[in-house]
Amino acid sequence: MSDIAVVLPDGSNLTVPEGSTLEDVAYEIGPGLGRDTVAGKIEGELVDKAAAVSDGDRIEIVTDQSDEYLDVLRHSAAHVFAQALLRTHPDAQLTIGPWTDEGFYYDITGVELDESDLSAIETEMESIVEEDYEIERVIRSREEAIEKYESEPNPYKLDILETEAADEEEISFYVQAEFEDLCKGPHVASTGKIGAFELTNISAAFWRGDEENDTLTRVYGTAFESESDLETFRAQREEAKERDHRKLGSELGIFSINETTGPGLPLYHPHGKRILNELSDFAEELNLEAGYEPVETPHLFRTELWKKSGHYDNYVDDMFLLDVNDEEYGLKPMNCPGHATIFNQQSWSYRDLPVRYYEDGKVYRKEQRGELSGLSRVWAFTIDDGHLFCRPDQIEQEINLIIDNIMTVFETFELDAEVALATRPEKSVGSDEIWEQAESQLEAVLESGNIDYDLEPGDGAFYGPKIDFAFTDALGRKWDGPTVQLDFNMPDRFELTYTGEDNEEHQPVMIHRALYGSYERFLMVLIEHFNAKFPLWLAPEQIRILPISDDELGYAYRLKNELTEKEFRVDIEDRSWTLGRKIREAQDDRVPYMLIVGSNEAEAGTISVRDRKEQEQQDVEVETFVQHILSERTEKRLGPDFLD
RNA sequence: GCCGGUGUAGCUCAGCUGGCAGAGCGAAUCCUUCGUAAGGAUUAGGCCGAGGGUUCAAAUCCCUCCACCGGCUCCA
Repeated sequence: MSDIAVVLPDGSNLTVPEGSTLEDVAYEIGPGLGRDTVAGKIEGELVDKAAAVSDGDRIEIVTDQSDEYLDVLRHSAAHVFAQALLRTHPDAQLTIGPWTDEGFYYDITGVELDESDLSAIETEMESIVEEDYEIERVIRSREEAIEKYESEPNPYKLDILETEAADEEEISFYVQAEFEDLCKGPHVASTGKIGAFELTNISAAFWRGDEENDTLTRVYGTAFESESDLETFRAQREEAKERDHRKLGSELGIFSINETTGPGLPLYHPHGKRILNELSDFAEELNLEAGYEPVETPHLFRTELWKKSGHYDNYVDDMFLLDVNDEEYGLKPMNCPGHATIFNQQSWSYRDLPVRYYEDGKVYRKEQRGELSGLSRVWAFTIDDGHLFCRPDQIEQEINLIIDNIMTVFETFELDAEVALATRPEKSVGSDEIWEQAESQLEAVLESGNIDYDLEPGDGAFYGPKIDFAFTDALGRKWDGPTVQLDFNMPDRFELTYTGEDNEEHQPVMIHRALYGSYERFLMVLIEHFNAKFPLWLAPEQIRILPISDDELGYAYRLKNELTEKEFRVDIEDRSWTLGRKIREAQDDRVPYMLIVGSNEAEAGTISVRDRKEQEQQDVEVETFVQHILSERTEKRLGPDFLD
């Protein structure tokens, strides 16, 4: 038998006999590792330790010390769930049950389940874990497998055999006690390895994610090696719930969504509008510096425009249409056609380009009802929308400028960025040449900026490639963020031109970009990221003055005037509460700075400063404090840091 | 849009197999003028999401809508 070579994670080659499995490879490396092997990875894909390796494969061994071990464990937990389910609900049919980032799920059918059923299933799972059944990989022939699922019958498993496993003659099953499941693995050695688990949720899913297919019941759960890991998970979930922007948004007077005024149509309260204004000013500052010209377009256009732009053909289902004197109008779902129309009102020289327009443009998209949720999915939202028109040779420089600004935004809020380059999809417009040029320019920008990015082949828009940015917030959650999109379609449809050096007409490239994405979604991310403890410059109420008694009200008002003159947002707590109560309320309202003034301060002309981080200092000169917060605000520091 | 769940006071929630709509917080008024995370008393607040039905009687049972929540699919 001849030998083959596999590539280990450190880059070295290991020679093993042909036909070796991952487990064999592990024993080859060392007997300890061999014994500890749970699963492995071949070319990055998590597989059973019994998987055969081929010449040149990059492989990894997974033990209970590996990051991937948790995925394996959760996959097994899904099986334990399925086993318990079949014990308590013998009529249930299994479909698929993979692991996820958060845990696992199993899609099932044939039973009616609601949340009250879960605890009984959990109890059964407990005993399966306690019994510590060995989990065995069993190979059956294709015929055997088909026969099994034809007799049950289980059309979903048959479907899997005919699609994913179509080329396999040896079908792997995993067996624990009386339970067996068609599954490619991998799994832990026995059910007892699952230290802690919980069924978290029950919902619905479509078979293979297609709404044309059957609706299945999906049970979500999670599993960990230890009870303490599960406790940590629960604590994080609680924390996320506490930070929910819908809860904080109404508690703190930021926004509300009212049943009478309509779904997906947020109403911004004064505190919300203050935050939006600050965000808008910040974007404007960056945009003006980058050479953008503010423009403004109405919320409503004749559908003639939407026919010209292509939205009427491709997007009409998501548009709000109105009949006005027998003429059809549509609320704008995007700002680009308006901006393209402005560009087209005059003739341009190659010297004029790039032309950059931007607008905080409110758009309306009639999304599916079931999608609406807080500020993350709404019908009416505002994009800090910029469109620029440039020559093909300017793409790289322009994209660089945009990315700089987007990165400034991420840095200002201390959000981490994840970047993806989405390339040409199957259905697209524009020549091969221009696509190749555009994609390579985007790539060059990312490479030269030393930006880590994922490639998402075929994920671009039909009119051009794009760079997508995602925010990772303080709790490690990922949110869709701004995008930069090249567009070869709109210039064509609007017959945009400029006169080149050669005195010929040329077509400019259009770039769509936003720094925040939409204000709605960005505000949501900020509320949850900061737990509504906004940096001073963003905080809707920056300072609250707490007089000890009514005797200090006069001094409090003089202080307030002084700070208001410097354009700080200041309130006085003048209710007849105890100081403790006033502090508690200010703390709950997440006000960055509290100024406590009693008779001592009023006489000395000083203040006691307390911040929401529970730091405190007495006898502070007002001027010292003002100088500090001026710089804290200007520099957009996260703070409050006067007392640090 | 699809599946499941939930709608009771401004907020958080009790209210069982039908029989007089409740609590805490908040609000208002009064007392208290207070030194670092909730001072006290009193009062007001509800077409029980909307419409229809069953019943002597419906917050409670049934039907249809609407909204919200958790997912699926889609997206900023």
